[in-house]
Amino acid sequence: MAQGGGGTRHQGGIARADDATLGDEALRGIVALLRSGELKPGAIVNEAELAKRFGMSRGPVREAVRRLEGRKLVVREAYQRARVVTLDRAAIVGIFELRECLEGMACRLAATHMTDAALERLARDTERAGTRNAFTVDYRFSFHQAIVDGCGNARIGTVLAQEVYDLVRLYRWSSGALPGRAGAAPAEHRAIAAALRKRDADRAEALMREHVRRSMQMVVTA
Amino acid sequence: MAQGGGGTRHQGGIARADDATLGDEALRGIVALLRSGELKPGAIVNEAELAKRFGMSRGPVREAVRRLEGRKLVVREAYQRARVVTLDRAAIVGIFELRECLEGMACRLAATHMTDAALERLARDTERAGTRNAFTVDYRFSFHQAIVDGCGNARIGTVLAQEVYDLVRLYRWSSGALPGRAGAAPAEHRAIAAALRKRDADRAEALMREHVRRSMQMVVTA
DNA sequence: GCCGCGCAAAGTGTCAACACTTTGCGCGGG
DNA sequence: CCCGCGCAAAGTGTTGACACTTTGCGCGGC
Repeated sequence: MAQGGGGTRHQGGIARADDATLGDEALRGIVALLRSGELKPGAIVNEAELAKRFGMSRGPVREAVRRLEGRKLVVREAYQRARVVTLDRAAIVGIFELRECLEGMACRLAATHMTDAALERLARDTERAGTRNAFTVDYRFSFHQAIVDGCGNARIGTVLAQEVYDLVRLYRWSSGALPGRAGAAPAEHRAIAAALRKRDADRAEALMREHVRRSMQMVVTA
Repeated sequence: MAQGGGGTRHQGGIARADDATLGDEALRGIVALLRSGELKPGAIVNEAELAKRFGMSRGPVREAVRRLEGRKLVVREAYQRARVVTLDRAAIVGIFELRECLEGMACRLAATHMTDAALERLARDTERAGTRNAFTVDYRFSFHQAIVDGCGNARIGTVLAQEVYDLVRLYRWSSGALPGRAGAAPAEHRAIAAALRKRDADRAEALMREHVRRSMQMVVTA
């Protein structure tokens, strides 16, 4: 009806690759900046600057920043500028406590909901990762991700992604890089996969919780 | 510097009571509409209409709706209008599974973090609620709330509030209204309070999880 | 030489207007 | 009488401009 003022959808210069809205694009752009490390924790998020950079108006950028606030990747300073969140020790512990109970629950549910084929494949991949030097970030991601995806509760996955994984990525806690961790984790993964294959929900949950708790200690004591 | 276009902060008519931003006010207003039942699940959320109603421009309303999307109280239909979320049986189960593990964890943490005085008071209030006809919505809210608040992990409380309680309120699941539930729940509460007072984290968590699981069954089988 | 005041600059909050997309209804053909 | 086409209406996406608030720096007084 009446709105776009600018109405510059295809006029502004760069054409959008996909059909998503500019707000979505801004969101992806900012997240990319966070992951690339260009926007570090504590850095100020400037609407106008980002708008200029992305070749759009402040509106969509503002919307994206607000959404990131909802995901707690950005905090607002009183009445003023937005900053990339900074986490103290207590906040880190809190995040891992959240992760512990969520991934534990996902594991419990996965013991019931995942198919035999999926569990078989999980066990195989886990085995391979332990014997080789394949304990990469990608692999670990896929192990936890496979369980969360297979647990049958998408909401748990969403919460984990937004409240935990994004923040973990922001701080680059690759606990696997810590000495001794890369050696212990594969064994724990194998034990979890084994419990899942036996459909032992209680044991799978307990093992996963312990696994997460251990990786927290690696991060916190570092 | 340059912004308000409208610049109608105090000109538009109604003066804002507090110092919060209009976007915050719009958010509160929409949540109030949800709680009052005027905006039912499945209802269309119209930016312009709400803007007119709240006496503000579409901008802040839009922002509020986007934030509610982040809280999953509102879903966006493809490219189009926003709707109040509707939940099927699977979604309801998912929400209670989330609640189970989060409140369970909160309970575990509370067993360590809450002060003796706070636990004493919790036990006293719980006792009173069981013996009288005081098993009201307010009371139950305060029981669970006291534990979550006292667990020392604010993030768990935030997630619960946004991912669970808001949705529960939206659907008015007062499981206490179901026959037999008002009788069983107080006893379960007392057992949880007792375990907390003994600082028995494992038992407190297990009892709380069972408690939540039972109230889910009341809702789902109804 | 140091502290406080005041002004300029930067940044966010808000608005009205315009562009684009989808929906819904009426009209004509079959 | 039913179906499909096209146009009007409604709604969201986006923009540039203006209001208000905070920050930071320079200047003058002490």
